[in-house]
Amino acid sequence: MASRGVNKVILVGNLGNDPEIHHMPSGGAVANISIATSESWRDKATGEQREKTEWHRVTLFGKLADVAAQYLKKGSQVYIEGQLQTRKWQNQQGQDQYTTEVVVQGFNGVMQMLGSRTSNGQGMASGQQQPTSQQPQQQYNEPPMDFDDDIPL
Amino acid sequence: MASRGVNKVILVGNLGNDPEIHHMPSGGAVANISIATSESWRDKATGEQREKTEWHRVTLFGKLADVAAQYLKKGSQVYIEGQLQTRKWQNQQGQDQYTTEVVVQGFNGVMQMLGSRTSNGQGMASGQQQPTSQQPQQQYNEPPMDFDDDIPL
Amino acid sequence: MASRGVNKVILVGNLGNDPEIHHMPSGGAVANISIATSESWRDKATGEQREKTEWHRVTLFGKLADVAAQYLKKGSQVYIEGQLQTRKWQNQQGQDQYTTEVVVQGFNGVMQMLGSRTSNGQGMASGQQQPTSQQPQQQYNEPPMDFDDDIPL
Amino acid sequence: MASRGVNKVILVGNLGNDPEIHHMPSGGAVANISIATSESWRDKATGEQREKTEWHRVTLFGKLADVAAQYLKKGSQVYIEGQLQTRKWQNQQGQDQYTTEVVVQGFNGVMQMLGSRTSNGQGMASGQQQPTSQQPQQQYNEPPMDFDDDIPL
DNA sequence: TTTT
DNA sequence: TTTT
Repeated sequence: MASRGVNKVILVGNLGNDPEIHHMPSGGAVANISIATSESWRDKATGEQREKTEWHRVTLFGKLADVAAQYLKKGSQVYIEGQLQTRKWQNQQGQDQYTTEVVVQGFNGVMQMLGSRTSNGQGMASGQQQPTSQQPQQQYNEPPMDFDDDIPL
Repeated sequence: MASRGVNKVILVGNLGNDPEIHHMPSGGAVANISIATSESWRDKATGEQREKTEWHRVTLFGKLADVAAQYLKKGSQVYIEGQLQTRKWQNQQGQDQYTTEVVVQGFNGVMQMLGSRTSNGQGMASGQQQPTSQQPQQQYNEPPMDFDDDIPL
Repeated sequence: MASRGVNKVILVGNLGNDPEIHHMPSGGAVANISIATSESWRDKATGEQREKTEWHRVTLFGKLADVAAQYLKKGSQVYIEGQLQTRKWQNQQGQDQYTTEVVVQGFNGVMQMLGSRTSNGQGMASGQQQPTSQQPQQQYNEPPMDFDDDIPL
Repeated sequence: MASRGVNKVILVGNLGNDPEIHHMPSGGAVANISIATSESWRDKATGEQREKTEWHRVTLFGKLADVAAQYLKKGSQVYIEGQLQTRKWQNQQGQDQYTTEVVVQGFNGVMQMLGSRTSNGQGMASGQQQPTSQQPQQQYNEPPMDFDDDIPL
């Protein structure tokens, strides 16, 4: 699979609600979560403290959906890495509507539970569902000779 | 200014159209661009090559909007770093609509023109508009003595 | 200030030690922290569980160094956004040595404390030290008319 | 495979030299490239323009190494997504040395050629080497009923 | 709707 | 040297 371009979203925030779990016809799980990020600043005109919260729809597929279902709940803090996806659908008046979500799926999708030193707490990357034949890290341990010599570090 | 959470989008893609430039009442420029990212893969059922393109609305403010207006055009390849923002608005039927955009603004916003070694070609980070008092890189150039000695790595 | 290229590091991990605080001649604070990230997998040859930890040197400057000094300690979980920087120095034998660090500084530098629901817990972006004149979010709230019409979403 | 923490590097820059290709005992390819990122600013003391270039060692494995060998050359502009890895080795005097590299490998590794609309130009994510059973994008295309209804956004 |  |  090839791709042209980069489409990446990174979020760290807290869930506004428990995850909603669905299942696709194939049986695969889908988890919808809503994540808040916020910024606060002092309004220079009025001098008062202000805050703005942004809510993000995040949809997880596959094993990550299962992990979300099992371990995440309202208030959980998570790290999310996914991609933007805008879906077109029609409301009950038959009008086109667009919804943009952060899709966490397949390779490149990551969900890490933060903080909660409870339960198993372990993060997981969705691309890592078939670890069978993959060594996660380089075994190329020879001295970096020619590389070191050539390059003006 | 403090923030709780991380809200970051990174895109690399090509503009579908020339930028649209607006001006706020204050006079500041606003540039809207539409960026395509795509993925292609071989459909395992039919065996044929498929491609899916995602379009991203990106809104740039301030100096970056000016740069976009001046240097970007349909087809330009850009690197974008911004944040997700969902705006609520009402259509002509008075119904609520939501639009999610990637906002590139203020600190943390980055726009880099890619490829084109033409024109000035240089990228720009929006947080770098007031360079007056900022030294971009560490001046802490003393020998890293205790840090290096204490820590094996 | 302009830049050509992108140099960005994102880390989420735990501190291996309390921060080390230094001060530059100018009086500005510098904080050195060491952050662990790890991956675990099942070795397909032996079938046993393995784990590998990577240690990252992170150097924070300015206000973020103060925040690190005050709130971070051994074991703290943090989100870091900075840039790679390789420094050349000479060991006591007069030989060149190179050390690569993640520098969190100025615009683009971010440090967010995670989990710890203790103390003030609030994250902070270093680019946000002079909030005086900056409004963090878009005020451009007019209906997205022409933008919506033109673009095949 | 599980991981605790996030270890991510994103680079956009140009190669300082042609890739160096090696082969592991297993036969797998390894490509070393050196990527420059730079920043320029006006020195507020002297008023003159200054520039600083940072060189990054990047090591690609597997199919991405082959792609690098085939398509990248001195001057090529690339987008890289990998992870930090510090290797310990010994110089000819038997002293420990440490080298930090950006490793692009396995899941999470991405290399995208930029600009050059020549050759096949297409980027590739290393996690996508075994596309056999993976559909890259969501097939969950049913109307987003309950999710959309429940959540105001 | 979260969190501080 | 962290964390699980």
